[in-house]
Amino acid sequence: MESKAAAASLSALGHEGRLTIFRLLVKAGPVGVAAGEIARRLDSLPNTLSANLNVLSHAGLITSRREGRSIIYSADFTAMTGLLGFLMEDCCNGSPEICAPLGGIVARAAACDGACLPNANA
Amino acid sequence: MESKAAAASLSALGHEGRLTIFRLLVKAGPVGVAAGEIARRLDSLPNTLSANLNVLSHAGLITSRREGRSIIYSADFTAMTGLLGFLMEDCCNGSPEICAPLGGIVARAAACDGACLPNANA
DNA sequence: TCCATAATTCCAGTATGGTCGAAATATTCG
DNA sequence: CGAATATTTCGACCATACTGGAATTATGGA
Repeated sequence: MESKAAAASLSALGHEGRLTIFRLLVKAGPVGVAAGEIARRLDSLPNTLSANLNVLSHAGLITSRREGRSIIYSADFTAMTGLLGFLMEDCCNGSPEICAPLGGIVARAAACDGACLPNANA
Repeated sequence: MESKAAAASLSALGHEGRLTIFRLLVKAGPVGVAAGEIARRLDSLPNTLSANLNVLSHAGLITSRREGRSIIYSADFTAMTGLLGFLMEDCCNGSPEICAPLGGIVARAAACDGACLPNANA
């Protein structure tokens, strides 16, 4: 990922409303959530939500598909991992020992694979 | 980390100039880089750079210390790992199998601990 | 004290982004 | 086709952010 695309993604996420939307979609997984459902859950106006979804979409962070009358949005996990990789990239050569905590974070996530309860934070 | 702080950090990084500054500081590690040196390397105006450093600082992503006539800036790795953790947090419960690529990213970083050459991308 | 260097702050002008009401488009169903 | 639902687009207003020139503060040395 190049710097320009990464900045665009980060800028899109640098808005509390959009960040909340994105996290909701990440939680939902590949199944995705309909726009109206998002609006209901986050209590946001349809047009404002639409604008924010559009920003996230243009940043490549989410994708959409039509399903009947609804449009389903889902997080683009490839883009997400690409962004996270971009951020970690430089940490290694600069100060490898600093990356250690990141390993812990991912280990926690990996350990969750079937083993943890929702809202677990151990 | 709460949503508001995370959004502030992401917003600060959602600017190509600031993202470049931050990556430069991450590469530099705890030693840090003087403001003037950053300006020279990135060929940016002193006042513009100062404003950007201020944004990053207020977002908690970098710290500064005076050293003689210079002010040395360094990346705050605790904040960085906190931010990355925040982004990964939801991925687990939602779709654990999706976190796998993240493990690969960190494994690469971990493997770098003394073992890889600069600019390695394997 | 006076000067040079390092960095920041102040202050415009300009541009971009966010929000909301209202209207328009797309789809389903009777 | 006509009505209802789901979502987007349009248009305007307001707020915030970015840039760059000039002045200001802080440190170190003669």
